[in-house]
Amino acid sequence: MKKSFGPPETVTLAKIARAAGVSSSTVSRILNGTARVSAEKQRAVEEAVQRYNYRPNVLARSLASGRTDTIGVLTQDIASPFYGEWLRGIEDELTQTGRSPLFASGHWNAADEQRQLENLLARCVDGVIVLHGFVDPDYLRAYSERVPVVMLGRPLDPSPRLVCLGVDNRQGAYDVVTHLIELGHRRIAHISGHALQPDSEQRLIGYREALADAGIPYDDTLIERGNFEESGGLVAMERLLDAGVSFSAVFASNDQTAYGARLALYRRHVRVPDDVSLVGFDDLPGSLYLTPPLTTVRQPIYEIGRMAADAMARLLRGEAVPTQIMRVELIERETTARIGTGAAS
Amino acid sequence: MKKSFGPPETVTLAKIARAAGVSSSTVSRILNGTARVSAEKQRAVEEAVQRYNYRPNVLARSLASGRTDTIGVLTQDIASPFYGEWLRGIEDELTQTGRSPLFASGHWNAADEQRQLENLLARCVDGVIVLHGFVDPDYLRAYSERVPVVMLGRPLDPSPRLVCLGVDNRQGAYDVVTHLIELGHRRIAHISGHALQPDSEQRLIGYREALADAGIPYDDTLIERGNFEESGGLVAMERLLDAGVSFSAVFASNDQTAYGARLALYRRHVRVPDDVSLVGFDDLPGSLYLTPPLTTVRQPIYEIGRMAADAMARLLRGEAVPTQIMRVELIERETTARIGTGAAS
DNA sequence: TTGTAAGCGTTATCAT
DNA sequence: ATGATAACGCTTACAA
Repeated sequence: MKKSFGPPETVTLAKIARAAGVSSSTVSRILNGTARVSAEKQRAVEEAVQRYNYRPNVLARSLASGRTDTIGVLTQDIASPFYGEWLRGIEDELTQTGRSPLFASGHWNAADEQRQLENLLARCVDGVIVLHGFVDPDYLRAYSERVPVVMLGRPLDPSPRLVCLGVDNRQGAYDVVTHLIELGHRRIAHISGHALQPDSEQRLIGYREALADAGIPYDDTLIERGNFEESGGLVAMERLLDAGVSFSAVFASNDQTAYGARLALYRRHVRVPDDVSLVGFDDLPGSLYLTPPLTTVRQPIYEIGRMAADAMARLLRGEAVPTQIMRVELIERETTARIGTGAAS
Repeated sequence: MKKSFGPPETVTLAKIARAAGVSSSTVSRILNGTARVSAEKQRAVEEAVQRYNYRPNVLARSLASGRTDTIGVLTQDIASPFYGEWLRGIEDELTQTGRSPLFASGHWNAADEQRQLENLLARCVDGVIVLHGFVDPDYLRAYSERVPVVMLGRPLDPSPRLVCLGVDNRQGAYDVVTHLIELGHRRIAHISGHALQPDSEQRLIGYREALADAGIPYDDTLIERGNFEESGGLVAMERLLDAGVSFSAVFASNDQTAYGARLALYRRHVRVPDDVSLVGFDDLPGSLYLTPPLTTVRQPIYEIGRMAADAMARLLRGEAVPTQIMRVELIERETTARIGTGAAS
């Protein structure tokens, strides 16, 4: 009776084989369903597995098989409400198909992202899902030569091993601004996101197109740059207010920006939507709980996450996966109203 | 296993050794700094590594060495603003010490959590950090026999391989309620979290103690149960309002609950803080952007995440790590005021 | 200092 | 159907 202390001795496949009186190949076959095995040995092995509480060593398995059933997921910020939804979708779909995500954060920094991508490769992931980011497209193209890549939220020339999924940012922004115009607004401010960020650029384009189609001249004093975070929205809105330009509505480039803008408005006693209407983009879970609930563009973030994982699964099966740009839907809540009493400033 | 054509042939340690004209052990030594090597061979190897852009296969390395430098992190919800902060802290500290996190979600479900923990073990993580959850303490104790465990936000009997970190929930809640009482409030409602959730229970205890110390009788019609999420706060607050009980302040068991409560109040045209004061717990990043900014208890979530990773590092070094319960600080913002004009209902 | 060789725990090939 | 046995890519005694 050896009841040893210390780290319990590891139960290996070989030990199970010995206990069940079969070869290790047989055990392996049973565990993986790789081939038919006599019912008798099957039972013997299963019993041994139970008895020793055997768990295959994933490392060894992967080293031998060349597959890890692990998908690298390069996010930008593990704690962001937006990326969180993507991650959740990816994780749910991945685990449902027996795969696991391996998350890494790039912090919107091309160098970090590249380092993380190398790291994922060193860990032998079967594929990589990339969420936004600034890493060099050429690098990504070369990278996709080694493992398939699914890119979320960044349009790149697709290839058989590099597929892009996203939403129609231009259309969403166009719908927002058109809606605002229909409510009677003509002086519509816009707080954009990072420069060079494709989502931000496309939303600005949609904004301009809607204005143009309504015959409203573009006025760049109505544009402020944010950073896709609350802080940027706050500051941008303050600048807008300080500048003394008049406007009756604000289109924030994403919901987080709108949250910040909303605080700035509150601080200046500008009522929403009575004095100014406010619209965001994304429809984060928290937007339902803004005071008042935020009118925004619903982007099916979670679902896109699932689609990404599914696209990866198909890529891995060797199927062709087309680029997809999804339409997006305006959700009217309570931060928008027909142009009314007093305009800001 | 024959290497087929297609994806670039893998660069192995052996290839580098050959290219540099040394043995593979020498390459290994150089890469790991395991032993002194002649400067000449050092250079030759480094050059070959560069030239072939060699990356060690982490799987093989781990299989051989028995270490993975990977720490399993069992979270409950990858997309939660609260867990997000913990994860960010853990990730930052872990990567700074050359380790990587491996995230898995338990969804507040003991069975899921246990499955995930087994999975992490099969992946040979060097240790595990557990965030809340309901998995059986006895199971965890046995688990910690195999790899060290750091537990966040759940008080368990510590052991040399199982350390707990947390905050003083009771004290935080006590401070909240005492502050409210100092502002003149005597009818203070409370929206709790999940039953059996230790944080929630401790906060309720703190609430009761503060009341008792001020000679205010406990009234259970002022207590509603939430679920630590916005939805629960909304519903609980509606019930409170519908019940017609009078109160001038609400202590929500966490910030998300407060967000929900705040929306219910808005819907009923109850002004915050003019008509009722509202306090949360956690100080999530978003609480600064509530309208108005939320008075709450600051819990250094991110820092605790870092501490957890640090505690794990020390555990791995064989050091003893004490249980730590941190004090917590009330942050007065703008949802609380001296009891004023009209009380709700 | 450097090299040889024996693992690490699987899967996969090839006989039988 | 089953069992040897050779990979998988690296670390680490043990020798030299």
